[in-house]
Amino acid sequence: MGISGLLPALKSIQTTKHLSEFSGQVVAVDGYVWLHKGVFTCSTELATGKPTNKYVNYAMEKVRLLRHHGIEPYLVFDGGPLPAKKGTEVERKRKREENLARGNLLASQGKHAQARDCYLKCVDVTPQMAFQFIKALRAENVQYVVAPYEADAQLAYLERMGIVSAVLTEDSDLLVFGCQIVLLKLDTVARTVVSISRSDFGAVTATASDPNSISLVGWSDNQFRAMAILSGCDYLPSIPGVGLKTACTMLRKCKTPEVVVRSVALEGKRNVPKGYMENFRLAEKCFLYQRVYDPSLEKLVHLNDVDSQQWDDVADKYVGSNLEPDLAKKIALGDADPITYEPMIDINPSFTPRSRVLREIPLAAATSSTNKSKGKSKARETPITGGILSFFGPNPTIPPRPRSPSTSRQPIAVKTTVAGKASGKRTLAEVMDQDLSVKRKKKQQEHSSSNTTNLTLSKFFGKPASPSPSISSPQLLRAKEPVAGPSRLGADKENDYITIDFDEEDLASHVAQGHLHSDRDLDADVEEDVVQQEDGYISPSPSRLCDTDELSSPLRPASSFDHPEDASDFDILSSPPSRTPGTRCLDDMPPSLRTPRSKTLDILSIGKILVHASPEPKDVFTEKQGVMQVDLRHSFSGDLRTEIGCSGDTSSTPSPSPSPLTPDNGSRVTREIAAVEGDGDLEFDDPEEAEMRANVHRTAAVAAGWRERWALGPGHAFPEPRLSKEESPALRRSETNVTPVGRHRFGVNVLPREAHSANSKAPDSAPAKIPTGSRNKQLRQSVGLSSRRSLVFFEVSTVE
DNA sequence: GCCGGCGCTATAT
DNA sequence: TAGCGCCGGC
Repeated sequence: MGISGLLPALKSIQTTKHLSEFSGQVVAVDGYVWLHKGVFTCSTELATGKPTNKYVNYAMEKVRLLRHHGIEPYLVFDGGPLPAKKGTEVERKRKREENLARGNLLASQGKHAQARDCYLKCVDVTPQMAFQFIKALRAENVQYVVAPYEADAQLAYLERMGIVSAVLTEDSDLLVFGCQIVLLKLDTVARTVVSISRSDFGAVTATASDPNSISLVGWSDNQFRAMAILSGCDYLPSIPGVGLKTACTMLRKCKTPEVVVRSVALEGKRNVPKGYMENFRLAEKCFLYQRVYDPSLEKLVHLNDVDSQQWDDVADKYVGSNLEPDLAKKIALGDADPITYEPMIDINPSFTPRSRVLREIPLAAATSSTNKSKGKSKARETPITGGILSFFGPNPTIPPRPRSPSTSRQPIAVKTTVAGKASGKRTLAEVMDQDLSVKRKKKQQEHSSSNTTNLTLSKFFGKPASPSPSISSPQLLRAKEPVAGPSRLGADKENDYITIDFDEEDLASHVAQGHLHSDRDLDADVEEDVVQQEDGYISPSPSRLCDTDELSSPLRPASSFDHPEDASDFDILSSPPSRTPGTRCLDDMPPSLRTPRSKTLDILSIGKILVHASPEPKDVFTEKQGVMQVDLRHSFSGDLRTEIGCSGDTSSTPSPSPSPLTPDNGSRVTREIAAVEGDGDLEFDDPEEAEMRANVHRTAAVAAGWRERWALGPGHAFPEPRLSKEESPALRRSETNVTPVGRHRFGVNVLPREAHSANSKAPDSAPAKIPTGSRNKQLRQSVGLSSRRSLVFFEVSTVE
């Protein structure tokens, strides 16, 4: 959903950039964005239970497009749901089911066109579908990771760690998460993206001509985040009547969200939901401290460091429960369902994508390689003669990533025979890519000699990782210097996910230009004291890629938010320390400064509201029932009483949960706000603190049921009993699928029939939980390890 | 002027 | 699913 109105408000700093401008960089991509679009190519098949992988083809074409332009994609997939978003999920599910029923009805009436429209609205992307995509990514050695919870946080983490240089998504939330370079609206025809650079925030000003415009001049990242939350975000609906503009205006006037909320309440025009400020802080924690998977440490970490002194169970569960490293890794690799935690079910085992490094032509098929028949049965036997379009494989200019010794997955078997260089014949793509490679190597040598890299640097190992971070990741090993060449043949139509569109003019220009000189290169040697980096946005600062590293993580020591008295005017933030044109790259910094995860980073005021700090719990498997999670939407849904000026009733209405913000205890309000704003921490022995603590616990208690329902899924390894399918109150995304006979569960213990029917090898009565051996076999098949070897031909288009 | 609900649109081929 | 424009309400 993102922040409503944010992207239009940032129109002035959105710049369209050609993909080649990001050549040589690793860019994180929200995989579900492509999958969601991809399902439009096959919504009817999906809705009617017909096996298809067209959505994988679609997504893989995007992958290849990026690689074609020298961009190494790093796919990130959504994982399990956070409690805060479940309200949205339930509503979406209801609508999907409605559309499915309607579509089925229309289809039965022969109204197929109308049925298709309904099917378009009912398809959902499941983790099992994402797994099909992952299979293709594995086959082409593309990096990926399944986030433990939300892809957004994971994407932000990858950028913050310097693993990627930018994030390609469609969601404005990434900016709230602190991303420096957010790329939107990938145009596959024009080969462009719309780029928003955080360094340009200072240039965002309100203009009379644009009613949607806002001013971010002088704002800190804390304030930007506060504005976004106040205006309504995925984790917290806004105070009714408050949108982006109002939030921006009021925050500028009131300085802190606490004062904004108090001001809104005192105005009496809008009803402030009960407990809004506490929930605001929880939402803030989602943006700051959500749990993500660290591919190097191979365990879950917080997006930003958490001060354990100001942390508690409520906050801990709200940002996503911890998972034991083994499970976290399985989820990250795609081997475990991120929602049920059960082994991933391969809904289409017959889909066995292979590396497109070269094209195999089985002897039997080779003789018919000129057969242009497009019949499906033919397609299974006939090589795909995609012409030059099918010659684009993984970009050989991206060198292989070193394999992490701790990565347990075995590298995919790569076809041993190599066409292209070895054969002495080169395709046009190879000519281009090799040319790029030479230039890039030359460039890298220049950089290494000047002690800089043109790309990212592994903060974990402190050595240049560009263009492929030398980090451990779920990614499979890249083949040794993959060579662009013909893709494999003999695949059936379902497995046909090859071809990438390109035009020769484009290729020629790339060969001629190389597109190797990033702004980062140019600015790499400019000094800046990153320690003094303040995140008030200055105006105007042209977007520069080199900004990304040291500016990642918008966190700063508690300042104006916690101590507004120190920021009596916003101007105090309007001139942050020099962010001079040209900033230093990470590898110029002392290692200790490369990761801006200072322990002094602000935890804002959260710790002052949530009382006694509690140590970070061990992991989710050791916790007992009663751990609390909160769904703010439900907290609000039934009670929109105003904390101040409740419908004009300023009398001391008896309340079972006395709010700290009521008109009849103004002095307390003052004291509390003073405390929140930084006058000092709340005294825990104070009766008011006890009240607040009680409120926190009440809120958590309300949400406890959500933990039951969402955080502790049927596959959860908690000690408490699981809900059976029949007991489970609602279907979950991963538990459902649409079939000709309606929507039903994938189930934890029942393999869906359609999966079996799709894979004729498995009987309908097969047990749901695929036995390990069987599953492994399927996995082996899925990665082509058992593929047939036969006489191999190569189709090579020469340009020389 | 701003918010927010509503309906429409494109997403791909 | 997300964005956009319209329009009524405040």
